[in-house]
Amino acid sequence: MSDTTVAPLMPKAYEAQAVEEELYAWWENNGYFKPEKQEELGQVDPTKKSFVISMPPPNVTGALHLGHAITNSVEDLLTRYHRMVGHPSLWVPGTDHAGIATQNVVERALERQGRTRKEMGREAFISEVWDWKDEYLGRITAQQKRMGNSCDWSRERFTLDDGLSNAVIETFINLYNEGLIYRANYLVNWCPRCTSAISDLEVEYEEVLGKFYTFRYTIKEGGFVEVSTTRPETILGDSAVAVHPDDERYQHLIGKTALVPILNREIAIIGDAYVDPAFGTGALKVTPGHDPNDYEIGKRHNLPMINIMNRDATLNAEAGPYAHLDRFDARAKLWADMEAAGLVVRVEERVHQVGHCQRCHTIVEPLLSEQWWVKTQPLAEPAIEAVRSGEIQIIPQRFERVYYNWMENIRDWCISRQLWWGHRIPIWYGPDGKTFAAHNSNEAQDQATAHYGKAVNLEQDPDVLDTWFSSGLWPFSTLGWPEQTEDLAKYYPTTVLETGYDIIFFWVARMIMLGLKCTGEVPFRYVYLHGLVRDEQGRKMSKSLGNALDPLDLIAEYGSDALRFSLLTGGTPGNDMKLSIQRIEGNRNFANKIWNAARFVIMNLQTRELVLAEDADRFNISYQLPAPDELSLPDRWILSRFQTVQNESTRLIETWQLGEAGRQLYEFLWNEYCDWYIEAAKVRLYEGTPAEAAATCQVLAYVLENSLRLLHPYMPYVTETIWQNLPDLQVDGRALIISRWPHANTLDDPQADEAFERIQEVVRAIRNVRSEYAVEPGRRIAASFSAGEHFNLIEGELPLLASLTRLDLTQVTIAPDLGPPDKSVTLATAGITIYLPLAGLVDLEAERIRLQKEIDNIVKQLNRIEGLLGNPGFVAKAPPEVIDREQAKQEELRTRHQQLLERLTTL
RNA sequence: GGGCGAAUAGCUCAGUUGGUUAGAGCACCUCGCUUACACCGAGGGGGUCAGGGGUUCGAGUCCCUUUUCGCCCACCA
Repeated sequence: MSDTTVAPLMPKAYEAQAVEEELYAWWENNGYFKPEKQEELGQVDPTKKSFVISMPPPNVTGALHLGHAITNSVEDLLTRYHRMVGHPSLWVPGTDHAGIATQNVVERALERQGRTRKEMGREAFISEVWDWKDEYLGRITAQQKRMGNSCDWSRERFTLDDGLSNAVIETFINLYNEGLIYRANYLVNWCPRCTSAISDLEVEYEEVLGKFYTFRYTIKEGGFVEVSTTRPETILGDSAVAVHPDDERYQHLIGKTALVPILNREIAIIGDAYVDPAFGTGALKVTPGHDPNDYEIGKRHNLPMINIMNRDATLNAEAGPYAHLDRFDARAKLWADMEAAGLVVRVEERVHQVGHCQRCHTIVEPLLSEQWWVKTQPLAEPAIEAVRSGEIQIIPQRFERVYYNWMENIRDWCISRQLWWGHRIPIWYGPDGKTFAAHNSNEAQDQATAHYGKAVNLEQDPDVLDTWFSSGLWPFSTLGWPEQTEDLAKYYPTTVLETGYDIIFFWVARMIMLGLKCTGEVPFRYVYLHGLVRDEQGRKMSKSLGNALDPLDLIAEYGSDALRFSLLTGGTPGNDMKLSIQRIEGNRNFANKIWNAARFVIMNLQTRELVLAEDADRFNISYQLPAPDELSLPDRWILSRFQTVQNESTRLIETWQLGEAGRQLYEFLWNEYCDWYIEAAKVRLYEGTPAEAAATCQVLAYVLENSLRLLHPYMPYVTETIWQNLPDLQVDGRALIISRWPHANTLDDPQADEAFERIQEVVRAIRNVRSEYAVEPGRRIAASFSAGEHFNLIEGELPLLASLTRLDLTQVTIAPDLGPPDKSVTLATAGITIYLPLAGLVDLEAERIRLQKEIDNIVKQLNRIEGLLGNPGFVAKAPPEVIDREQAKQEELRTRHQQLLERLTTL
């Protein structure tokens, strides 16, 4: 068979880059990603439960990173698997407008052009961001397609689409009308750079080495009290000094008056049990306007809530001489002034937690402001119950505890953002400040007119909603909710939500709360959490570290299949993974290995007539297996092994052990199909009768074709490309992607497993000796087999043995019982003794040592088993099959022991 | 201050109802351009499964404990 027969179609090495994009377009154009098409073709069963995933929407202006790559790999695997199993399968793609993140990106770009959003004005700015969105959407979509995502692009959504915006407004109004959304003036986390409130979750605390300032509060009635702070500028907003009511050191001060440094404002000294006498000086400065704990104290004691800061963290008029200074400049200046005034006690270094803005890393300031909040506790209760009852299952399960812990201690959610990019809060204010929640200004106007009895001027709230408010509706808003669409009826609740464990609170928890609230149903049945992808040193990948690998670069170099297989098999759910180039390279090699195995099979098929399976239908067409009596031992073995792998990989995928299933497929294909079966098949292919060769071809093709199905969800491109090159399958636009998952069969053949394993053992033993004795690879050698009860097996498989170990068939003897020829090496495998008369190579002394080593090893094992079987507890309590196995093992070892001992004595 | 995870071969990791002599890939050593593949093949070396205790006939796997690393949550000035 010349290589050129195949070469035009199948080059010697698999070239991912040459096939992937075209193949993706072909799948997509054929509509295979759409459940309607799957049903129309009859490939899936419309009466079966749909399999649905909502893709976590990436930020529209972001670039895809490996976090997306792992998300996409897992979701595509699940979608492809379920489609093959026959469930109508829908994977809904889309993007997120990503409020703060996107606004920041665009603001920075404008800055570089010397423009600012303030001078542009709201409308112009938003229109600019939409332009960005249009540009970047195409880019991110192209990236997702490059990864091979078999999602239904006709259902692609964007969180600011009309339909989704309507879902947001509807939800807001409903919650507002139920009293679950309210407006309140509280201390919020304020980012002075974003000039917006952010939620608790959007604050990232970092340990920093800061300063701990201790100073004196002068007491009006005489004396002073020492207090400490990490933020001296907040002294300007103090409304009290607090001590513990039982603190003997300070009890006498309660009720007296202290003077704020520099400002000389008079404040009360109060007693409050919150103060820890053991911490610091035991006296606490109370700043209700700039510290959450102090805020609570302030409420308890009716203290003035003084706000000393503007929205950009410069100080305001309350700060007196420090007005207009930035917070940190004010800190330095105030402290210097206090030092001059003799109020400073000491400054120490101290490690403490400082909150930073998740999006721009600016230090967050607790600030009093009027914001909109979601009352979360009533939403959290059913959300907890949904997981507790098992209606929603989290994988891996340990994250349920994380979920409960957060949900049970949940605090109200600040949802208003002082931004322009996002869903504007559907609230209009009347002249007297009365609020009207409405879908649009006309509706608000109607409400207002009815309320006031006349038309009035209304003003819409200028703020927008937290991005996560809209993504919290994603599983159902993308399906048309609040409209009762066909999609909603058919595909909701979705099946599985797949994402990284780092956004359980941001997203997963909120979807469950809002899903239950809005639709009365859980948004999904399963939550599958993958780990974070890290670099080779285990660091988080980030642009600033410069260690971020771009998935598109990796795909360009190694192919999409290699990347996704690495991500899928590189770890276990919920655990982080260090991704190394070497692993991707290894998996690129795996794709190439399968490719070449396929080339071999196809070359051999081309000159022969292949028989297709009789019971085949359009989605389940494959090759017919030969009749059982035409099967050789290797045939029976590989079919049996395939059966096991088919069962195992199915079981593993069904139990979410996706990586393990992939690893088993890898081992099966490489180590068993390629390394053993193909090599064994060559014997019958080249030396067998035409009928034997034909039967071998059928088995080669059958196992390959079915293995491609199993592997397809893991490596869609190479498997489909090979499949399209298999003879006689491609009619009617058939495709592997819509083929059926191999069904359970009855190919298990324990006898074949055992017999072939015996052959493998013999082959390995002979190869080992050849290698150890440095027999030239090409040299054919003589051998004698004392085969005992395995006489028939060895005689029957002699051509195979000879081929795999290069025996000279004219110099092979087999008998049930044979003595050793002169000067030969002895190998004892289970029940078979092999003598290799390696003329001129055998050193008797070396052979004795080798045999003794082998014997020692066997004795060690025998001792272990004898100890086990001699233990009454073991015999009484171990399951019978375990005992049987040990006994069989013992018997084999004894035989081998005997064989080797005999040989040693005759040597 | 709580909680979670990790600790298995030089490196990266598997090992899911406790049961053969604990596996893979990469790296390493020795051979080999054998008509699918050098992105390959054959052979080989390498592990007291972090330490200690316990349960069990039997523990990498279950329980307790210690150590080291990582992460999450939490209002300590």
